[in-house]
Amino acid sequence: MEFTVALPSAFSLEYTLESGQLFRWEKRGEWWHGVVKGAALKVRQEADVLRCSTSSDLADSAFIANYFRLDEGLDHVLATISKDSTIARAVQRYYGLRLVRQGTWECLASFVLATNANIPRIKKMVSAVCRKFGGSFEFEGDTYWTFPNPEALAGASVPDLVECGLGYRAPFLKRVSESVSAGKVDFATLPTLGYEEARKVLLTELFGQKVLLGVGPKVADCVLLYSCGKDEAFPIDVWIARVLAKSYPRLLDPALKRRLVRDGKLKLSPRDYDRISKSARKRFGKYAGYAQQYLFMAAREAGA
DNA sequence: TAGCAGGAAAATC
DNA sequence: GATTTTCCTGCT
Repeated sequence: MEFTVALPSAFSLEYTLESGQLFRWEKRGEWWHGVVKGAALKVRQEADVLRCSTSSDLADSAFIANYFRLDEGLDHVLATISKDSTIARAVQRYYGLRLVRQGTWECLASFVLATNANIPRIKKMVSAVCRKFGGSFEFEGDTYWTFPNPEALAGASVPDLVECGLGYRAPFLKRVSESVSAGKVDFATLPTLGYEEARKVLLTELFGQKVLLGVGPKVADCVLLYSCGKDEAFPIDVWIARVLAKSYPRLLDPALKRRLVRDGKLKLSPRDYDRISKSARKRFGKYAGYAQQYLFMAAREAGA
């Protein structure tokens, strides 16, 4: 099925797909190839439309508009978060970058793999897992693999997951898959809950044991921001920690600032994480998550 | 609660 | 080619 979707002026497919919120989009020539809703989707940004080609009627124009959040006014968001010159520069540089609505399961599983890895590596791991445990199909001469469902990964052996290059992350992914396939987390209700409540669900402990082993504050924030529409979520990774230390020292305690700046210790205790995340929300407002995404891009480009 | 291990690939020197 | 870093969390 081929069709076009009208685009708002503030939209950059390139920045959106390369902003580290998604790991399965690949650019081949003029087209971006991806898999959404178990369907192959090829997209290309033209003047004021998004040209689409998809293997399934499920990925129709309404789905695309919802996925890329095209009905939302980005300029209002960017005006709201542009509180200072640092963020304003990042916003100008990556203008058009949008947060998307990706599937919660895929988002959660992907970010469980993201610990101590860089983006190219995360993409490799996710791709290997899909090839090994997802379903394959052909579309316009290319082979695509669906993202495996929780049951498929729960049934995987740890050695098979290790073969995908996951290393120590293999048992975490298996445990998370088991919990999800056992119905211990209700993804459907997350978007209806407030940020704090939804976060508690992802970090729930039962009998002193976490339901989602391998999911800490950072991964939880990524899932809430990228897949549950919680735009105030402010995930703090090493890049964001560096930006905060360099350009937003006032958001940090003096002691924490010294630790971050002095010996580049970018590890935050859960307490520190929550405090900083909260002050970031206070500064950037209800769209703090967008601020995080633009700052992340700018920080990575600067290499510091 | 602070410190550390974890596994392998990418980035950097 | 060796070393450091990498969108972190769990355990002690």
